[in-house]
Amino acid sequence: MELIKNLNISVDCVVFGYDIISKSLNLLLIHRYLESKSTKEVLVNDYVLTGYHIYEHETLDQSATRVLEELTGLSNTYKKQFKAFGDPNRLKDEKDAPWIDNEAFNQRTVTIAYYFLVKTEDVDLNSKQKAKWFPVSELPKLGFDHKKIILEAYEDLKLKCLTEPIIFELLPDKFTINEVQDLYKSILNVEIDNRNFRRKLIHKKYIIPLDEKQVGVSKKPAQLYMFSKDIYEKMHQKNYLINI
Amino acid sequence: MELIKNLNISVDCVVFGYDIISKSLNLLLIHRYLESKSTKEVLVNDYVLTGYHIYEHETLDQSATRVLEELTGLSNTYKKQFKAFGDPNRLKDEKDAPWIDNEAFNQRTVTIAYYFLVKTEDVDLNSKQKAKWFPVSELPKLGFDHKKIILEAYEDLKLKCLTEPIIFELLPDKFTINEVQDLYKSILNVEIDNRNFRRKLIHKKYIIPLDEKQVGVSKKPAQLYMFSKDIYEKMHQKNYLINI
DNA sequence: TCAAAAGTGTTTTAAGTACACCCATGA
DNA sequence: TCATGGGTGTACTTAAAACACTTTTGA
Repeated sequence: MELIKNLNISVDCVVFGYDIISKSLNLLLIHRYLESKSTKEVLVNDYVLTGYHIYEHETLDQSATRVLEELTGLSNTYKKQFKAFGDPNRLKDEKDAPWIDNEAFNQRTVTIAYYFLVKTEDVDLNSKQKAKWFPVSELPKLGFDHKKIILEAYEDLKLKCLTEPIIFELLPDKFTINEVQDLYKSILNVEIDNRNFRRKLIHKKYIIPLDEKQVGVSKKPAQLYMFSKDIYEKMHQKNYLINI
Repeated sequence: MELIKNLNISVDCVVFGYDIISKSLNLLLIHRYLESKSTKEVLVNDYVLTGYHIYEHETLDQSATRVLEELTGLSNTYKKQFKAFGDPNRLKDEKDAPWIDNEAFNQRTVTIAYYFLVKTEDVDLNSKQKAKWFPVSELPKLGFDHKKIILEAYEDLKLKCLTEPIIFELLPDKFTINEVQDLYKSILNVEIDNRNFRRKLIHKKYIIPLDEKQVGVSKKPAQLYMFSKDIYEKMHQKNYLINI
């Protein structure tokens, strides 16, 4: 298949990962660096989302999946198309001008933004010198309109994780109850009562206790659980609770 | 400003309205008709969403607003960009071929889909011969991928109306409690207990009883209420209830 | 006076919230 | 044996669900 780019349309990927050690919700960003050939002056030095133009034969989902896979090697991760960004000036900020000049961008590009939830442990960045994880609370300087895109993705994630069990996409297959709680805390920035949270979660049929405990911890090892998507989908029924 | 169309990108508008008499949630659709010049055979005879290519100087929101205004004369209505549709074959169905040939469409068009909530009473269709309201439960034959777009818009609306007070966008400024209930029933296709619903709604501070009752009804006239967006926004606080 | 829709209360049940101490483990 | 994080139970409060009859009005 011939690869014909569509220069008017791109996908951008907001990649969320969770560092279970530092209890930090992180974003995978790409370093963008450009210096003047003549003076060696630094023209651009910031970070951007990973993204690319769509190909003519691809669906939008396929484009996004391809872009993610090129960066992380991962397929079959949770992804959500959450918004299109098409301000005619979105690539025309002063800070982006040297970059645009250098890359010969089409300046009217509408981007379809996706966010992905990946298990950090599955991502190997050794071969990707330019890619780096940043806590969502400590973002670096960002190119284009990518700060806006990230913030909207994050807002969508906050809402979504309240009503769908997507949080388990960010955790290892085997996790402890406290790890789930810490992750909710990291995403939502709220305090959660441990006893009430445990009770609630443990009573869910799709949270399954394993015959295993943590290993290699220096304190009392915690019970491990897994999430069963099968059971969730069988059990779960929409409720039509009007909550305005 | 010169109007330069971008042939790769369009907006499509799913316009929801509510007929308070027939208690029907409706969609505004455009008749699409084409017959062969030689044989007079009917080549295309179905309905589509209103939509158009974006202009180079416009934001996506502006494009959608413009398209809606051209059809209905309305601005300042509730709108939500809910999804982009970009399947490379979305305009290539057999049923659409004569139309595409006739209009010289670019066949790789990604469309950014919006839905709008309008007060049916505000829309005057007399000047728009081709536009017609259809109950969401009795949709006609639809062109392109517009059925898919409509169904996804409707799903999004169902979810959204559970957590945000957007239902009032579909009602007159002055409404009765039972009208709100009937509208929820029409959207969600569920039965709602009248006593519980009334109590719940009347206790909201942003649902304000007026010193007015229905006029021109042949039975006991009901109390009229209004929705105060101001009070809603002041009172409302996000809850972080995890409900998975 | 009748037909039709408006309007009203109470009990039960489920779920969220608040709160403080003991336990098991590895170092 | 101690420091650390894991794990537990109860009382209270809030809100949803279930359920049937009376009232008001215009015709």
